[in-house]
Amino acid sequence: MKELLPVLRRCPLFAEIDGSDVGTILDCLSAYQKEYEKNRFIFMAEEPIRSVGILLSGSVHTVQDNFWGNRRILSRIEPGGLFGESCSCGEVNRLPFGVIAMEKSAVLFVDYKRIITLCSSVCLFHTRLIRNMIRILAGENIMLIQKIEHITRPTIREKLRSYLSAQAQQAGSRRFVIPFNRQELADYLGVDRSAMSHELCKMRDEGILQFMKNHFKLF
Amino acid sequence: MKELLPVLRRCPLFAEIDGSDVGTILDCLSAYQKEYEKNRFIFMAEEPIRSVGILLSGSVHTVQDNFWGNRRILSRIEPGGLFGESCSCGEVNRLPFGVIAMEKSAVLFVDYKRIITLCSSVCLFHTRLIRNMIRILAGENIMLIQKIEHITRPTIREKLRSYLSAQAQQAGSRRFVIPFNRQELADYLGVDRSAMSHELCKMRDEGILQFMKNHFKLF
DNA sequence: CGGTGTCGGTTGTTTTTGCCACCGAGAGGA
DNA sequence: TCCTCTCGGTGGCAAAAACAACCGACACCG
Repeated sequence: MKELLPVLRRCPLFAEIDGSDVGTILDCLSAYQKEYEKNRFIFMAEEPIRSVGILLSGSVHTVQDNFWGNRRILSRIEPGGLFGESCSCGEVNRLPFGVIAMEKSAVLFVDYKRIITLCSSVCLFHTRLIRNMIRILAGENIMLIQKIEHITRPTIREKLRSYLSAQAQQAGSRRFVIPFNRQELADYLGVDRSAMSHELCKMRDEGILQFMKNHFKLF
Repeated sequence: MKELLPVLRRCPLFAEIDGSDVGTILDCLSAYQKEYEKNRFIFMAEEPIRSVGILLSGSVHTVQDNFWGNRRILSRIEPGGLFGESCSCGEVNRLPFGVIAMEKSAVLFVDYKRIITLCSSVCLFHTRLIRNMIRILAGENIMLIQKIEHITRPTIREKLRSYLSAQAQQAGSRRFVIPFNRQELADYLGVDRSAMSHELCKMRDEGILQFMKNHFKLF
């Protein structure tokens, strides 16, 4: 359990909670850990959901696949991030997306009901947990709104500009690394990969930006 | 204040709170009421936000306008619905969208800090309020994900199918009324109105659906 | 070394969409 | 009644995107 602490301290669910108390809380939430290989589904779409996942290591995508093999990427989650919480906390019991490991990943599952329910014991941390959960959900909301802002732009070029600007702003620099390869970025923005690649190169030729693999620089 | 009760009892923020206690809570949240004429902005985009709005009557849209006059509609809010809560509860202090009254509307503003902070007095309702807020935020999340599901469909036809199916499911019937006119629906789905109108009529001619104004029937 | 797989860029064709302009129906007001 | 405004459908045209196919670079592996 000790090796969990560094990442859990970065997890917004445990913000402002002393590291020494985390163990107690995890017991209280009946937490358990599990490993997933690359390309394994952690949650399948439409699955009835019963717990919240906290990513400990690796990376996962929330995705919507159709049976033609097309994939749409809803969001990417890095270590410390949560998934499944919007369904757990809402009254929705069927996940409207799947969660898939993009590389070998470790996940900590916690019982969501125990997060949002003040337990009868003296576990006072719930108050903090609940407030943290509100921040997480609100932050998720903002992220989704920002994503909608990207994908509703009329042209691929503007979608790219919107997305890349946001990335630059987030990195606090004109130079940054995006967490997607081309196919994934296309799936995230909901466009065709080759058309996007084409547009990206045109923008480079016009001197708007430079890139090498997922390293970008805006001008 | 009495005339507020019927709508506030339907407001998810006050779910499972006794009607007779609502008055006390509103005092505690330093609530105040305000009226807006049609097409008036309640919140402007980029405005620093300080309170949560509860729609008492009328209807409002959350929108993103650009300076060419194009509008994208993020969501529509009906009486009992909240707006601005994702920003208030997150650490984001600038609204990434505007909120505009679509008709003469009445709004109750409450101080969000007082919702998520347990006050030192004996006001025990905060626990309930906070849990309700979690549900609201999670529900909002699901709604946004569903919206993304609609707008990332490859063609206008599929966007329409996705949206209309969801409406039918929500109404629990093949016959339903949508809350948008054509221009608004196009702005909501992020497509061109005339192209959408065209597609809609083609679908009608193919016998997939029928409509009259905003009354739809699917087959 | 050859085989295989992934990734990203390129090209060409076809479909879809956005854009613009117009028109008719219906509502509302003077 | 006439005027005006809004709303929704239609048609043409040009731009954009999807689709599909191909290619080279590179890494990995036996």
